[in-house]
Amino acid sequence: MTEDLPDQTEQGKKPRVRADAQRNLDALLLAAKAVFASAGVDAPVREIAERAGVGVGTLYRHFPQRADLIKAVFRRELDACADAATQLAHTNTPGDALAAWAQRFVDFISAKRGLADALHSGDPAYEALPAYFDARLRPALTELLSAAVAAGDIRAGTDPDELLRAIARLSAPGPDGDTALGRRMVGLLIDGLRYGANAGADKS
Amino acid sequence: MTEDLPDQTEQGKKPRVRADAQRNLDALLLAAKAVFASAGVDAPVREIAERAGVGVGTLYRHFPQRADLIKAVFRRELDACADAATQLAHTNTPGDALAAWAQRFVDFISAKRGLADALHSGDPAYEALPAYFDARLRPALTELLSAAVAAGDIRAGTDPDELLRAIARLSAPGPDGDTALGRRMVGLLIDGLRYGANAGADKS
DNA sequence: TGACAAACGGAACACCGCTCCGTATTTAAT
DNA sequence: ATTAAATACGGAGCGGTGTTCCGTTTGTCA
Repeated sequence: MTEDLPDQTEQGKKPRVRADAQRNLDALLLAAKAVFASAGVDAPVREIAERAGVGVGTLYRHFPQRADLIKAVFRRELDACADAATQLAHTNTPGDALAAWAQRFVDFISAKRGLADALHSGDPAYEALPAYFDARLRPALTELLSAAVAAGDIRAGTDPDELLRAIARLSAPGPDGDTALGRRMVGLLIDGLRYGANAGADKS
Repeated sequence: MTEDLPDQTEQGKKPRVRADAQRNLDALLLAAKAVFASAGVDAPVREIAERAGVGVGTLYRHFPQRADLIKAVFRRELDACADAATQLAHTNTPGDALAAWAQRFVDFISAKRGLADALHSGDPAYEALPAYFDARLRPALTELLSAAVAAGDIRAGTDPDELLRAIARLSAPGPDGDTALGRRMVGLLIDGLRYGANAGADKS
């Protein structure tokens, strides 16, 4: 159900792709990344096309749905964030690794203004997006989580998916782009996991 | 800075208000409430006007800004939620009262699909809305919070405003209208406050 | 080199929030 | 009851979206 977006960022197996098409596709991804970061995911399509030096028709040729463009832009950064989890696991105690990655995730979301809102905002075009996010990030968080539980750093019985969503929501920066609030609240959430870690782990 | 919307729902002190104007205002509030509940706060203005049996001009006469209509619709429910805080404080221990009210707040937000997103979504038209929410809800939460701190149920040093925002974000129901997730995550957040309650209450 | 398929670009369409102003309705004075 | 003024109404219209369509241009391959 995650649909097909095989590898739009690199040239696929078929050499049939015309050179200008590939060039424009890259330009679009680059422009979209910049525009999204500055104006949010709701930025006008025309602005992205203009910045990429192409017409809107070209944009829609490559990304039939607006959400397709957003998907493509965030895939790579998503991967980077997921990879950070395994790295943090190597350089921290389980509990701290979890806390550190949560903070890292705040940064990731904060840089994508408006994305979190779009994700949970009813628009069916965006519905596939959180699923992909989860699919990519769940393994990373699951590992951190189970390791921390095994070490007795946090309580057991927390669904990684749910925790992921919760962190994502708390991470959204305020209108002034403030990330400190998100950091504090996510920290608080993680502390919630630490509350009664070893004591009542078996019960509830 | 909360502007003037003295009592748009009832007929004001001045009998100068024309009968048809009052009638249309009521119809608009009624229609808006229904449309917001079913289609979210981003529902088209024309749809609300049509359902109320008036023209869009009439709608904008009564509510110059789209946000004004939203404000008017949610004011009363806001008050009810704020009042619940003081009531819960009478029938629970401080810590439990806080937790219970947080859950009650989840219900409140869940019933207003899309509102939380709009609140934190950059649109300057909605910027006044969270301020009003805070102004109404902060006293309630502050009381619950300080009482719980005084009783040693939770840690000290948490800003009511920030906690309020965090709860609001976690409360947003999923695309399927599921509120259980929000409940769990808010509960987790409150447990975060309980983590190390008495131990380091004096420091930081 | 030439011809064809593929991609391009932007005008055009449908829909949005919001404004403006001629028309209809209510109110108040006579 | 009549009439005049004030007030509210309604919807056409404006500027801005996302998206589609198609004549034109460009790359590719024989």
